[in-house]
Amino acid sequence: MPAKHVSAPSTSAIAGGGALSLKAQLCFTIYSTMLSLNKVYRGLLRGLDLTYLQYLVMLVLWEKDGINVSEICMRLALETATLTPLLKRLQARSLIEHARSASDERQVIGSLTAEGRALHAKAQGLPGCVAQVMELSPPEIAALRGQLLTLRASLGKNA
Amino acid sequence: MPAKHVSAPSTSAIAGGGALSLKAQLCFTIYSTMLSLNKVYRGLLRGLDLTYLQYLVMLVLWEKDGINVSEICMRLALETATLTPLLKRLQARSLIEHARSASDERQVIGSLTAEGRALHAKAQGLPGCVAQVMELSPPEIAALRGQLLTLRASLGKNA
DNA sequence: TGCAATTAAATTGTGTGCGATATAATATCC
DNA sequence: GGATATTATATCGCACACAATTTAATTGCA
Repeated sequence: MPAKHVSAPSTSAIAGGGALSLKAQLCFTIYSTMLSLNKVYRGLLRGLDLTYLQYLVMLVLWEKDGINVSEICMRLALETATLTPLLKRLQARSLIEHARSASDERQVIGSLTAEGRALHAKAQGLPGCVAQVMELSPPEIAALRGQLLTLRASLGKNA
Repeated sequence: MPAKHVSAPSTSAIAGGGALSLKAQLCFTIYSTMLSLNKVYRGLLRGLDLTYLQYLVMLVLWEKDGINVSEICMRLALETATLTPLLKRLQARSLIEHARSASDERQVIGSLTAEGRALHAKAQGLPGCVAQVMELSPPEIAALRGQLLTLRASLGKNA
């Protein structure tokens, strides 16, 4: 809890506009753009009652149904510690099923329920809405995506 | 918990390569690039014992000390619900102080301790390390940053 | 065959992120 | 000057994100 009282805030800066300036950093731009994007998706996904990450998992399963947890993790570059509870929530909502593989009991296969497949139709308009909000032309989107993929590859080498 | 067993995973796709394809989406590229970036920072910040967000807050205070919680929130585009617990952690580590303003008792002023200011010196090399890992030239960084700022502005209008 | 090494998920603990709500101090209006 | 509105921060609950650890099943090798 705040305890002391301050009478005259110093408002002094150690670093004026050096390399350690917040605004100058690409990292913060990526970070805050991602948070903005998440907010936009939050609004657009309210109707589907999905979070952004839940939507990504559904995207993965709509593309390829009946894959194990590791493959979902690999496709999204996330840990099982993140996805296991999320998959349970999706299962609780009857969008997916979650069952041990018969051929390898270690593996857990995620597969869509009819309800989960039905949600795909409702999501059809979403990419269009996002593109509209982004106000970028397809070439601009492709260019930006390309640069970020290159960056991500470099970052991945030193993660 | 997984209960049933499945014998033959369907491995069928509803959506092949349409707009709802994961890989095609800019949003996922931004999202996963940000996660990669966070991982790189996690490694680089281990020595300072700061998380990425804690580092951002320190950046803000190094630039302008003695500002209230609202201004920190505004500069980072985050909610007080996110920053209040974080500021308490930084205070517990004696990097900042947290005190009610005398002129307006509603406001809580965050200000650096000597230890917090000292940490600035240790962080000097960080932007250089990040730039090296990114493997991008300064013009490339500037271009990417510019495009993301434009995108963020568009997203902000519909957040 | 038998057991150590590997692999696949789940669990635990810490730290974000934010919507909704609560609380307290200041500002405003009559 | 006192009720009301506004502002600043804190709290609560839920959902990520991941390091570290645990559990269980399979593989591989003597």
